Amino acid sequence: MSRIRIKDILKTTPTNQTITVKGWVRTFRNNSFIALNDGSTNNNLQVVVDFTTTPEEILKRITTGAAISATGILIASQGKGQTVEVKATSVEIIGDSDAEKYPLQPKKHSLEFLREIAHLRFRTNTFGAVFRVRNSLAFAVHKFFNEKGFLYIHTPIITSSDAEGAGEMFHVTNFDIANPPKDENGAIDYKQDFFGKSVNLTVSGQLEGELAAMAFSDIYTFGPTFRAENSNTARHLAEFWMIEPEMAFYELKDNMDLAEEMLQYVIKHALDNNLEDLEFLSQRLEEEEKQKPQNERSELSLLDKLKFCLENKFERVTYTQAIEILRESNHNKKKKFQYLIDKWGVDLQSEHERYLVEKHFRKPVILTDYPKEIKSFYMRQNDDGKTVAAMDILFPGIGEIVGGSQREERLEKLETRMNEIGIPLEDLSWYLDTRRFGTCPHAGFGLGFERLVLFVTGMTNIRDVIPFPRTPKNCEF
RNA sequence: UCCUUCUUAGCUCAGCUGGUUAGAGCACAUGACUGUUAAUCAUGGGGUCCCUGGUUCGAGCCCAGGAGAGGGAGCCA
Repeated sequence: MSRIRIKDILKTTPTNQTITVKGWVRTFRNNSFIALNDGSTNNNLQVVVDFTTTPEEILKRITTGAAISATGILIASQGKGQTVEVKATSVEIIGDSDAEKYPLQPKKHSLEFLREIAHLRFRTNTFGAVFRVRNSLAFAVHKFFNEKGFLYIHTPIITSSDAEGAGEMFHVTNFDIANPPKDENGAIDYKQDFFGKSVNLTVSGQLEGELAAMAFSDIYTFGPTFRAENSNTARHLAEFWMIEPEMAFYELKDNMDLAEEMLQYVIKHALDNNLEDLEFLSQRLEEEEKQKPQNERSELSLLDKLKFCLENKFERVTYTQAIEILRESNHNKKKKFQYLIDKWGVDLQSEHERYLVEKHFRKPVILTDYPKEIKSFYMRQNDDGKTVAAMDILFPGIGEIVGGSQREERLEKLETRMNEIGIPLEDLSWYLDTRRFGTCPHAGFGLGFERLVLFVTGMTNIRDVIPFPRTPKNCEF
């Protein structure tokens, strides 16, 4: 007899059919009631065993965490709390779980503790929900771009390109690091290394993505990226997944339209397909916020916040307008900002972004046209000579979730800017070739996937939305 | 990397002004009960008080250094 997944069983009308279920025991109450979970849904299936006829040695092995197979009759539940249950005729222990040593208990654990046992935290309600939503969002990303006719391109993980300046890179080498070969000057001789040169893990697939966009028109990458920054925050990982679309013949506004449409599409997909999990996470968040003082609690529940994002256009303002709003704000005048806004040209701090999103506009905000000094070399220079065609999307509670721009397609302008900043042209000659041969206006953006998952699940630490987080001083599993 | 708070049983935490044998709830074990919903009741076992050094007659508590974690900041996605 084949196994039926619990998600499907719970939707079935009981007609006394005999079924077999397999899963892991969450709790075993009263020597009779097994709460069984197989990860297909957050809801458990109640399996009722008759302890008067079930052998004692089987009953003793039905412990929290054990894998079991149960065969029995699906009936309408005789107790409250569930609609159907399985009246077991036989229970088989597939894998024992020593109750004394199994770390998960049928009670609340701290997220910090569960992070230490990340290999087992999938078996909790919270992480079950989080990773089902994560899966759903990843699928929705591919679905969205596929429906739009975008080509999914795999940009390299190991790269010799280090000119992007997005952050510290992880070095990749095959050398015995205690004794690397040296050249005549005593420097490490990378000519003898595996790739014959010094290489790193990628910090972004954007530059390679641009190359592909200059042939396929509309492409995206969705893969892991790596930053060796020693940043210890709830929003940063050393290894994270990034979605980077790149579109030929797109200008800044097209870029913003696409990013907004995509975010709304994937959020809607999660609401349509993972409502139970999101309801659970929404409730979880409410419980958690009850511990906070009234003024720190969010006004909207998680579900309402997600729906709000679907029903409202994102606010679009230029950097210059944003500076004006911040400078004129009571917050600034009363010197409540740690960094006061005084002049045009300063970079916005998290507190300013949060003020714009959470206090002033109270919705997602797209900030555009930043001063060129605080943005990357490849961003297209505006006619005012001061700003570039950049756009950042700021989300409540998350901050920057998307960073993008229209790219500089004019060869001379790009070369001049690279010279100003001190990026050797020869290092990126392959990149500049796209501007030499059939250049065209194009644009793209990067979306931190984990930050998206943070927003949709309402979790507050990025380490809790990726299965096995890599952060400074931590690379377990 | 900086600021700040924390680290006591498997988990969540209490531990007074530095004073004898370090506590509770949950979990676990044993027994009772048997339509439970984190079942309930009784009994029991369980400790490198993060590490190293110092002060003191005496340190879980005070001091110095280190490690790890949380929150905030910077950098960013």
